[in-house]
Amino acid sequence: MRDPLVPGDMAFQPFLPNTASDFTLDAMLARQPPFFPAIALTSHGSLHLPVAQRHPMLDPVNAETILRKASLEQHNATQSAKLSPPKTLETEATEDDPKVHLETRHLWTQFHKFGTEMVITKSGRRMFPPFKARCTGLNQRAKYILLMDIVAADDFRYKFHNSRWMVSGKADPEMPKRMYIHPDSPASGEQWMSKVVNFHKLKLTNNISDKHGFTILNSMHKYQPRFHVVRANDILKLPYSTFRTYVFSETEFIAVTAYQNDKITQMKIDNNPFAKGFRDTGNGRREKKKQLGINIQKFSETSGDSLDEAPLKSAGNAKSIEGCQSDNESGQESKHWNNVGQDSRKISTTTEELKPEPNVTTFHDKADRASTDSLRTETDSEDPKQDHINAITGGMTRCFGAEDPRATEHFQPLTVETDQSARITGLGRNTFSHCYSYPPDWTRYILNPLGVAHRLLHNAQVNMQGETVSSVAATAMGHMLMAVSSDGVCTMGTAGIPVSSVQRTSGLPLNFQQHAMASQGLTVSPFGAIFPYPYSYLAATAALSTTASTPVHRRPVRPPTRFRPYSIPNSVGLPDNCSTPPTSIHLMTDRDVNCHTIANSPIAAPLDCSHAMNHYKPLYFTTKARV
DNA sequence: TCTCTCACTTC
DNA sequence: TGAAGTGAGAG
Repeated sequence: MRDPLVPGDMAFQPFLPNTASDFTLDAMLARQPPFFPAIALTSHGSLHLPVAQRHPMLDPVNAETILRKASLEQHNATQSAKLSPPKTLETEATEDDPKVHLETRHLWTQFHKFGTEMVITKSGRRMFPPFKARCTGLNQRAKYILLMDIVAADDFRYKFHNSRWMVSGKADPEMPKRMYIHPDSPASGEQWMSKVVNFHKLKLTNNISDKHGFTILNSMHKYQPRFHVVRANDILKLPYSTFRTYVFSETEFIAVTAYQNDKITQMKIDNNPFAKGFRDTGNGRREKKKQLGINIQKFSETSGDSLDEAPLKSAGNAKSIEGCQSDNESGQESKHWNNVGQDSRKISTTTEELKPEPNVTTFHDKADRASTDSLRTETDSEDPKQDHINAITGGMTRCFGAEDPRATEHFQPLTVETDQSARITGLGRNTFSHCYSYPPDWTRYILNPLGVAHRLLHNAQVNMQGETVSSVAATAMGHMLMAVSSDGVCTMGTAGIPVSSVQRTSGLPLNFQQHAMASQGLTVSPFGAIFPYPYSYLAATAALSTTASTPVHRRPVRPPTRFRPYSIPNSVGLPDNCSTPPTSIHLMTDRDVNCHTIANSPIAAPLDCSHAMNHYKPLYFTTKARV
């Protein structure tokens, strides 16, 4: 090994301090010796310095003084930094005050009254009503990423029976979770606030092998969309950023592969422009078919002649005739309309079309407004009890009296309320509370250049309401892995799995994460390994094996991986004071009231939920990742 | 209950 | 003009 102080040896990239900054400790320590190539050792072991290079710093006495001073200054600077809040995301996050308004609320409200059904197909379907939101209160200059995900609303499978949705059993294992990042992300607060944020490109599918980045759902299961606002200028920073999450209870829906409720079908047709062809306006196929059916029926009743001639005897609608002939469906139509004649609603519709048709959409819009106003009056009550009632009963579904004929059509998961365990563990929306706790610690991740998330501190112990739980399996949400599909859809994997045993004792929802690279059909385990989908379940199983106790009903091989976003700590009671979860959920009004509290410390910050009691509607919570 | 094709729509 | 988004309906 070289002697660092060999005179004249210039082979070590000489560093000769000259400017003041060169004499700081950092500058010196950054240079491994020898950094004074001109220094020579005297016979006494002291330094011999050429006169030309003498500098106050090079004087042994002065140097010691200077170094001591520099060290002291650096120490003071460090202490000062500890005392003052670091300029991190946590500090910056308090600078804005985002509020979100659901622009399409009136539509959602209208659908929700009958139990919103959302068609899912193998090739992916858009959501209707669309999820459109308007943001306010953002920092104009700061960059934000807006996201949306859809989580299971409860642990049940549903069936449509006797014109209403009923619980039919335990939920199927949850599909791989994906987070949809709005394609405009990241954008400045000014940009987001200048427009309505539309998530119309988000598609739903039941194809577990989907490679497009669509959101994968289980048919006949209830889901709740969630909207997230994240202040971050880079998607890679998402794991370390604060998530503000907004939940609008009226956007809850049941995924179906085929519509169950005729009213929902009709409302979709009436409101979705792409379904215009099925409207009773006289131009679409539905009109033609109905015309055809009626004419056929009339014709056969009156003449009993061949059905092929029926269209020719119709009301003279050339289009109708054309449609009939080209479709060559006379026989089918006759059969169809004779059958549906048993359906009073369809009879009514068919009868109406013979009259001058009012604008259906306008008619419903008026109805929307009326019902919406009615609901707003009832649900926006200033009475906290009203809020609580709404929360317990699933929002507006119980706003009508039992005598109200509409009540029979409402979206009522009948057995949920009586499920004691559900009430205890806070399953589903029926136990919505004004204050909600999430695990106080975020599992931390490093995103390596390959986009694989590695969790940091995965053995960290966190204290949750007096109980210590390992964060290995305790994660609020998985927002950790981003992937961009071939069509530009950004997704991140998030799969929540309740850790039942821990949850029961701590009263907090715990989740297990699964990270899906949608574009590649891969799922990344919480520990960074990449698996094909089947492995994602295996990984989840393994991770849960010591904690999960939820029985498997339908597919024993894959245990339920239900994420319970709405669990509350203490049964159905509403605490007067919420003791301070780092991550908290608040129920808000639809009046864009921001009720959240952001704490610097995810563990200890107090949270006063009392103000939120009067504001029920969208559910809103904040989660924070500390770096 | 699900999948596929069809005719129709919007953009 | 064609891609993409609709519900109907058959299987």
